[in-house]
Amino acid sequence: MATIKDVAAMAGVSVSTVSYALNGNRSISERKKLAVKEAVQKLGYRPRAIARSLASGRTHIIAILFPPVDHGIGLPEIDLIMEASKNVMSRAYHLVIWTLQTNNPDELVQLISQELVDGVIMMEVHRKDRRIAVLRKAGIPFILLGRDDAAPDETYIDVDFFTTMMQCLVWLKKLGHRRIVFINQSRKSFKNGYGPVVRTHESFTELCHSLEISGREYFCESNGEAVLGKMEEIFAACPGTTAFVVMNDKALPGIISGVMRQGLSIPKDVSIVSIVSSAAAASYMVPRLSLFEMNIGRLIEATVSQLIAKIEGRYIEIPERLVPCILREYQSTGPARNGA
Amino acid sequence: MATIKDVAAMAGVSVSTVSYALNGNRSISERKKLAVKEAVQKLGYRPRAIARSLASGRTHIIAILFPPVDHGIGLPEIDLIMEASKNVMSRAYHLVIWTLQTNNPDELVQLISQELVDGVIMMEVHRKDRRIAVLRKAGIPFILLGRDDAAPDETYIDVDFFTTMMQCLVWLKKLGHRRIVFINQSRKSFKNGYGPVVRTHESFTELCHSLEISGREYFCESNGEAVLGKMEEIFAACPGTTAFVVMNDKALPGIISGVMRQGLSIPKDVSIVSIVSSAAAASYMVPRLSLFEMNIGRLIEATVSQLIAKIEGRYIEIPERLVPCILREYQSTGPARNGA
DNA sequence: CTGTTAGCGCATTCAG
DNA sequence: CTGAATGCGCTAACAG
Repeated sequence: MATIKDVAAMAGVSVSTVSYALNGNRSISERKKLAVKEAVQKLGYRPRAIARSLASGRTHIIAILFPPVDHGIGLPEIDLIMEASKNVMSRAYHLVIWTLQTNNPDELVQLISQELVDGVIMMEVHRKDRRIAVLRKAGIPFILLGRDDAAPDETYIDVDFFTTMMQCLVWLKKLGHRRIVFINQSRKSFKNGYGPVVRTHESFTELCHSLEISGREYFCESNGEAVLGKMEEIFAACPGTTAFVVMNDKALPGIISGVMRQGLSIPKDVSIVSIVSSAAAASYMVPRLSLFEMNIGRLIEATVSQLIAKIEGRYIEIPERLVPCILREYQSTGPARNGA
Repeated sequence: MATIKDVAAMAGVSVSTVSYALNGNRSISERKKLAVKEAVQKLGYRPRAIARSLASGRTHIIAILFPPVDHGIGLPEIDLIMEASKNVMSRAYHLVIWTLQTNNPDELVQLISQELVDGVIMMEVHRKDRRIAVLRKAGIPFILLGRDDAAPDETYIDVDFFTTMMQCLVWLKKLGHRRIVFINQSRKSFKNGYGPVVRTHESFTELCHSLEISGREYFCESNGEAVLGKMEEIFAACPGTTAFVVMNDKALPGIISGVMRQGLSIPKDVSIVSIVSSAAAASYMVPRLSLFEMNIGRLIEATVSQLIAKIEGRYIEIPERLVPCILREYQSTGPARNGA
């Protein structure tokens, strides 16, 4: 309830002195600084965020664009959001969630023009994402968490799918695996040009070729029964498969069941590795899954630091655009059984 | 970029006329109303959220308090947050996420006193939650999504754990189950007084007694291997068990594996039902699990409508404090094998 | 180093 | 039914 005027009065200084003492854009004598601090203490004064915003033209609010997603929301996504909130709060910003349909940019225009937020983090980037044009035209700072090939010059941060896939395949090859099946997400996501699906598809294809691995890829829904059905088909079509690479957390139980049902054991007969995954998703499976875990901390740190630099008009060295996943080796992987 | 002044100028009226024409607190002649609308169109005018807030004393922002949680964040939580965001946006509000430690109310005080938000939704309510006192003292409208026995008079919305457990046990009994094991969340959560864990514990105990069911409860970590280990212990200690009730999504894979490993099949020998769960979590298990799904839509609708009523000083009939879950019957449940 | 003051863009009271 | 004027609380330019 106390305002800056009250503080100024109690400290026996002017309001601008109080303002500068708190925000520190010009030097204040120690005596007055102290007086201000005391008054602030006594009155329990906190600057009103709104008034400050109106005067300064900065709201200190960042929006995270999160559309309802085809493939269903997963554990990594929520971790990303929580991490983003924690990160921006540590920098005295706030995070608002905007749940909007990707294909209806009008609503986004409305929201932006309210000028409630200083910047935007865009998640779930699709190919030719229409939201990008909106953001750009509005002239608001934004960062893509993901990429859009149609806007290669935009600032973005993304998982390094290629490196992750490469590390994964090289590692599996070293373990003796030559026949590898990659379980991607749904064909629908692929057709929609959903970044992770497209990029892992391309990486897998290319790397199998250059590494001389006999690889097959399957697109897969996240429905347990459906996955299980497909597993029989896969084993029939790809005899001698010794390893599964999975970028589809929700297909994991079905895959494990499918393997078991063939009378095969993990990892003795078949290795399974979950990629671009979350520690949580993998740790409660049986057996505990080896995985390439998304490096959420670095992803978010890079995103937020860069966005805020843009907002504040500072230049910073672009940290890292592409963040690889981290290998966590647990019980679901091992050497290939007799190199076929 | 256009302001209300520009609109007023173009429409040939005063700013107050524009303001009233848009917010409609007093009657304006049709002619002027039209002129204003046209000018708004032409200029693409949108009221600046911040300026409006400063003048009106309302920010139209709601915070959702979401601490890092012991039991690990799950699918239902993220659904809750997304649904909350969608819901408030449909009412022209914004949702900010505040990730704060439960046990450090100071930071909450800081945030509240910035007066950035009109109201607060509190998730993950614990027994004697210290945040409640902070909110109350600040005099800010808030709703608990969950309950605290120490503050029974507070406005809250919660899952109806008792009814859910009752419906579940009655249903299982009708299917012939008499020996039922309840897998709750971790003992640590129980000791911390985490609402869902405490309430289901009490409900289960009481209902087993009154329904004459032989019930045993186990607290369980969300680590696949740990769960699996415990399953052997459970089968040894509770021979003849025909049904598992589980309020621990992340223990499900371990439970399913444990059952299989006993050479038992689901649901022929053993039924499994996941309670207070999310459709997603259950649908990708194999077999697809029957569940009592959290009614997230109703939970959030009740929470938000009530909170906004408080904020706007309107009185509304309190909708429903307790929302039961919805039974979805799939492949993991069936009649008990020869009623022991 | 410090005080005075003009806005920031809008809602709302007061006069008509 | 309408316009002019005030103020929300703070920042930042301006003037010393």
